[in-house]
Amino acid sequence: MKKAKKNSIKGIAEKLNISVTTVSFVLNGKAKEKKISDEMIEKVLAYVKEINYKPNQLAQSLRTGKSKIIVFMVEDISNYFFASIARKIEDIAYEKGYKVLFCSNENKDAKSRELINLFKDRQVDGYIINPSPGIKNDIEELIEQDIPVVLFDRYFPDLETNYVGINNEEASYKATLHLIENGFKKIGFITINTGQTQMLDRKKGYQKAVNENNMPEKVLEIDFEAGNYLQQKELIRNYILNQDLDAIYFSTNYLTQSGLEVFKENSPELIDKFGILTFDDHDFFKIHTPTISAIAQPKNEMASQLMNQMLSLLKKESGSKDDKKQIILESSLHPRNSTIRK
Amino acid sequence: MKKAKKNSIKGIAEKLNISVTTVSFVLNGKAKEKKISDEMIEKVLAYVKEINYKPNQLAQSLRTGKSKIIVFMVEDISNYFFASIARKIEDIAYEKGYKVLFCSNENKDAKSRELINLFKDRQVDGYIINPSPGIKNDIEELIEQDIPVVLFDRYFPDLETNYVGINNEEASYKATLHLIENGFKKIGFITINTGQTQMLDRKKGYQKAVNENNMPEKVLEIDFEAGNYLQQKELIRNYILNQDLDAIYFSTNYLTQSGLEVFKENSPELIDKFGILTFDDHDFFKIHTPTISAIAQPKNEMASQLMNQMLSLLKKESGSKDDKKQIILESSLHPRNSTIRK
DNA sequence: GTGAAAGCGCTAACAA
DNA sequence: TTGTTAGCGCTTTCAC
Repeated sequence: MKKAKKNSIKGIAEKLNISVTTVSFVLNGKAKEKKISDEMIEKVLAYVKEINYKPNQLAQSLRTGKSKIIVFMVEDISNYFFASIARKIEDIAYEKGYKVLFCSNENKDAKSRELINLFKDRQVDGYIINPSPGIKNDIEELIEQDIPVVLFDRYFPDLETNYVGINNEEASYKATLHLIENGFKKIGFITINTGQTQMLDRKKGYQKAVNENNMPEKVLEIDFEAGNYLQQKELIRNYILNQDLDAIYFSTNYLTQSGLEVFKENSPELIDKFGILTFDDHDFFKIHTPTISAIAQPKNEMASQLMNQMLSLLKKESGSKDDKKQIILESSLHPRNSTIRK
Repeated sequence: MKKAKKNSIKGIAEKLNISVTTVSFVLNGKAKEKKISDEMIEKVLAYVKEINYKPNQLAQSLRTGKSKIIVFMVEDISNYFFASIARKIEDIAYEKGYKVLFCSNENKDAKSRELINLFKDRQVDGYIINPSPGIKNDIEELIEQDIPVVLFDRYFPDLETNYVGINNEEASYKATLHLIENGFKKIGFITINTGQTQMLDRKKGYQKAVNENNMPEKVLEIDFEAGNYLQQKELIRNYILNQDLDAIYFSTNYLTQSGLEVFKENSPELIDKFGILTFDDHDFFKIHTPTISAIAQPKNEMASQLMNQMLSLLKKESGSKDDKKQIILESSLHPRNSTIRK
């Protein structure tokens, strides 16, 4: 005679001389609904506790089609901005009984697609994605298949999705005005050459501010390719040294880092001649000399909102049509020494 | 008559008028071994490709007991050191067909245990763990159950496990000598009050070096509790200002960050009076003023070795006894301006 | 109120 | 060389 494994519903049923159905109902809180006697419930629960039974998620998932796993895909998980959000997402997810698969798409469409395909047809309940520019179709497909998707940081202008981000254009506009108010007149904007909406919006905000103030637009667009880091720095160096600028505004944290390295390598005093401003804050900007003014995104708030949306999508009956929500959060400008009037 | 879903082995078998076994064998590369005709193989493969069939991992896992998921548990995934390693682990894992669940234990035993229990009895093939001090028993249990475990960064002295790390004591000893060689005589060591082996080893290295050179041991041990960040800084401030020191050596990156903030807040020139050295490197140390000398751990190498070990454990027949390997990597000292002789 | 049994999609021992 | 079938552990319909 075959012996059922102890740590399974079958084992429990056998031991207690009841059916697996009863056990399952009790375990899934459907006991009342199914009018199972209190006595029975008590018995099952006690034994379950005694043997410290944990249902096999795998079997559960196979049966229900739900894996309790969500994917968190970002450009680069080792980037402080993303890592911080990841940390918070993790907390909320685990608390709600979900696990999180992290992955980095390196801002490459091929990598994004590969990852999505890897997870699709598989046991993933939802996606939180920081999308690379060319995967609109893939996102669309996911949505059509009723798979919960929430984008963040960047979006697709003509695709209605759930989304969490900040108003990059406005934040950038205000930040540029901050420079202008402090007397800077020849403001350079260093960004990457990309279709990423958040970057384009930041550029727009910058352009709007300088144009309104009759100042020249001075934009450096760097081809973003992981790997040619040195070449990137060389471009920044040339730009800083040879353009006639009195302030430099970096559109994202890793450019700022490269830029600060350039200053450091050239001469310590050089940086004091410029106003410096950056998108994305970092604790190190507070201890840099000079301290660097920065636009901070509300990372914790972003993470909460992302999980809020994800959890509510997860709860929804698949197929139930509903509005896609776009959540736009407030960023904040932290003025520090680097933008003090010279 | 029931219609099998197209995207399943059954569907394929039905469509091609063959049995699921044949399909399964072909799909799992056992065709040759099972002497399935080339013609048959061809036919199956072609159809599989045509409908872009992907096997259901869940069912596969339930059947085989292997989930192709590994857990990467660290103190805090948003810490740059861990995030960098995570990024590399991710790359290797996905390449080998594994997915990675990241989680942070906050260096708390309870959290570690909770997470391990969450994954245990569940669909996780292996664990890469940066253990909190009190979970030796839990790790032991995993190993007894033949579950692949690799520890890193810190270990349990009297527990033989697979492990990847650096020789913290030696690295710390050499780093302290570097300070001494540059003329510093009153070297303070700031660390956290913890049982973490890597921290204890770093302290030992420091102590050995100062003792050998007849210098005083000046150690500040801070209670590590997430949350009382300000209090932490206050302790550091008092220590720096009131002890008679000419150099300060921080045992880990977040203490360094707090320390640098203290200097920054008190007065810009103050820092130039001290030699400053830190464990764990960061790009920002290269652009800090002064540039900060640091001991760098080989993050990429650590990640590769971790995955090497994990993959080889995963491959092994469960139950096959084998030696646990401890891999000790070389760290490197990056002398910068902060330790130049004053 | 409780139980029997089908079936999620897959693997692999055994049969033919 | 290929097919039949049990069963991984669970949920849930239907029957009693």
